[in-house]
Amino acid sequence: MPSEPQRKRRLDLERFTPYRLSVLSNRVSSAIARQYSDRFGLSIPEWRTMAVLGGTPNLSARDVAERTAMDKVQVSRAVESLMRARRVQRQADPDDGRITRLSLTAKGRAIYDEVVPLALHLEDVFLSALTVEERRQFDALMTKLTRQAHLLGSGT
Amino acid sequence: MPSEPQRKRRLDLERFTPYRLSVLSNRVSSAIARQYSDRFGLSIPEWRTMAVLGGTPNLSARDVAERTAMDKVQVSRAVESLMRARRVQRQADPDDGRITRLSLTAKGRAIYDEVVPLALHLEDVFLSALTVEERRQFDALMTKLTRQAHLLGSGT
DNA sequence: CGCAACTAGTTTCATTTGAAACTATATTGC
DNA sequence: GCAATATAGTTTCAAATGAAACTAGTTGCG
Repeated sequence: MPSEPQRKRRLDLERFTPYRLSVLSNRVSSAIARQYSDRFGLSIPEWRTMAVLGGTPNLSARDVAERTAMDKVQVSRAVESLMRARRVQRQADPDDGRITRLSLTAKGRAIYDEVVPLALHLEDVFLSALTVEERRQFDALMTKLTRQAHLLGSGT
Repeated sequence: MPSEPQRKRRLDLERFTPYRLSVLSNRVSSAIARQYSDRFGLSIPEWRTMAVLGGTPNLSARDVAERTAMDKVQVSRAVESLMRARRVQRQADPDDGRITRLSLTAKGRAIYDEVVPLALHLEDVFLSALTVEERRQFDALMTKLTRQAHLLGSGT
């Protein structure tokens, strides 16, 4: 005999994990976005694009999309405005005419070199609420939950 | 004498906490939003509005905004479309002509009673990646980080 | 009282976003 | 080698979003 179905549970938005995650993520992202935007005129998609190109130059737009969890339209638009600002440059791929290789310009690199310490500092401030052991825990839990979130996305 | 400044740290987007939070939150929210939307035609702001009114009727729009972390424009629009669908009703406040009191209609309540178990089920599936002890940890860490995120928002 | 400052909620307008269509190039299978 | 299919990236168009202006009602205080 199966056990009784769960007796009616109440829903309290403030304790509902997806809601809490959304509030936390929005707060953090918008606090950080404000700094990028104020100081460098960068949107989040622009910053993400620069962040991956700073670490790995000569990626295609599709590579950037994959590594930033953005879609190709977002990347296309971020690249367009970064090119206008001469922060990113494009070069045709010799082997595949559909692809263009993206990289930071000197100007883009200079900004990247300023933004990286700022980003890491903000992350430090954020994580300073936790002890070293708690950070380790949080990292592990995020990894598990991110993997699990894939399942939610598909069938179940 | 102060210690040496941190030696140049690399930035790896995939290990950058704000980015990871954003990816996780987006995945979870959009997986869940798809279900609400497919089955009940509810957007996230609409669902949040119904969620708080289901637990506490006769709130003002401002109360709803506070409890859902949405702004008053979002609430106004969610209420407008919920009213059109006859899922929420409005009643003038007897003491303050600026306020209207919101509550679910019978139709809205019926949907609420269907959505709540679905929402709690999805949360369960999501959290099933963690042990009971890990969930307790995660809850505590989220609480600390959410408080900390306030600090990022203001001065620092 | 009566006017200045405030609050609730809506509307407007410009910007952002996303889905789908589109262009151009590359690859596959016959 | 060439038609059919697939991929990279851009454009288009409609919907979602947010900031600021606006309307209507309330409160505080001379």
